[in-house]
Amino acid sequence: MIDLRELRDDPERVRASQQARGEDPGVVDVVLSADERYRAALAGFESARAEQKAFGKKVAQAQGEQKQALLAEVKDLAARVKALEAEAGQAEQERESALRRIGNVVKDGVPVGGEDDYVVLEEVGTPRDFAAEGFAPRDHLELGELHHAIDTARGAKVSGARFYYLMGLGARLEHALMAFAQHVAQEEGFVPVVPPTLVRPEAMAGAGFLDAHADEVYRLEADDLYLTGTSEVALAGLHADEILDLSAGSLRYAATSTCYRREAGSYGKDTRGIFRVHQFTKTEMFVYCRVEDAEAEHANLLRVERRILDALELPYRVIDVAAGDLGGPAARKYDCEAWIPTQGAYRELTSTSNCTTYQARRLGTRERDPNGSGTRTVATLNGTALTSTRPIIALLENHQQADGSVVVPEALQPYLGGSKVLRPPHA
RNA sequence: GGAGGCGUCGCCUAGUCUGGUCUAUGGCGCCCGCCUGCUAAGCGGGUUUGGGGUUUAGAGCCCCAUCGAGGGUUCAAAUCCCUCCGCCUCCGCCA
Repeated sequence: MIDLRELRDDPERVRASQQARGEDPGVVDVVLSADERYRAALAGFESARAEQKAFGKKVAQAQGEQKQALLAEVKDLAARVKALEAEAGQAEQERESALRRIGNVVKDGVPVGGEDDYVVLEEVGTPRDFAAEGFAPRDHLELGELHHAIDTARGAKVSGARFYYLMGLGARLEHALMAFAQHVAQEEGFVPVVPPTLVRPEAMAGAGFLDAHADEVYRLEADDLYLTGTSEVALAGLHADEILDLSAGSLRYAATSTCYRREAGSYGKDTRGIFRVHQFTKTEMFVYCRVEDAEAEHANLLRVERRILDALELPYRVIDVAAGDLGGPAARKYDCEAWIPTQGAYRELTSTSNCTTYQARRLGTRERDPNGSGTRTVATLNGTALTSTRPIIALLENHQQADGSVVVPEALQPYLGGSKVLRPPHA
């Protein structure tokens, strides 16, 4: 949720942001008119209420007949107070629901437009030329089956499409990647976390996952709980309704958890293998900081993500995601996309968003205002350290050899029992 | 799953039975000031959060809400009733 005060002070900026996102700038005016009605009604309610309270004191002191007379007199005042309160409440609700429909105000410099209007900030490494090496690369599923590492057929038998078993090497790779990601995150000062993956509606809504992409989320009807698609949700909720002390610096967490996504509306997209699945594992970084530190923290998250991808020796590029593809809570987002040889394309592996005060405002996460009295909303940011499935794809495909074996990047070797090369069982 | 108890402005706590004098008591902690070789003690003041109004803005001042959350009863609710959430104790069950 954006700051109502900022919207009142500079509605044009919010309209421009909505425009850049390709969303309706008219909501801004819906908020403004509801806000005006709210304030008018509130003033009426408050003065009536003050009158009623003063009356209450007189009633308390009065006796007998005099008291009865006062009671008769104040009765319709009570009714008026009730009506005015309801009126203010309704206007407030209209204001809030319109306000919630507005995405975070995008940062200056964010590319305008939709999914394809990203700007490439940097390309790192060079994709291998398999033709020059004299063999055609196998895709990740072929390699996974060769190594008895990935079983999508049995995943479908047991759970349905987009489920899979990781076995043997596949399972070891997932564990290795998560352990590596946690080690790096801890070295970088992130507190390791094992979060809940079932959360209440307030946590899900607070993190911003029930707005545009509500149908992406698994819901447990019987218990009114949601399965989280990322530990960002639990980490954002961690400090809900708290006043944080950030005087010693930002709070940085790294949580590893299973993630669940319905992938609704992606039928026919990335159906082969484990590129787009309903369940995977992810180590997610999350930062609480002062607003003025948010951009530096964002740069830091990107740096850590790049450190990890560099260590995995994958060719990748960094893109500045366009406004229309940001998602509601983010004011800016960088994606790191790894080269997938058999797709001949860069695909998203990790992603980091600066949500400024958008999530924290809704979740009630504040700090003492260092510039004066009172409290103010903190900023939150998130970034993927690593997931399980897509990095496995990227590693298998990019580091494969003609005989189907896979070279292990040095940084990952300690997590795989020191193996330098992974060989298929019967090769 | 069953039975019972509890939730008050950082922490502890009075108030709830018997609705109005609660503008929520007191202590601790913290902040400011006074006093003082230094420190401590002592003395005085301040110390929930959100919103509205006033204001160029801030400070200040005025007002409203806030006693776990939401509803209800009432002229009036921390106090009575209902629902929900959380914590604790006991019983049952169970990795």
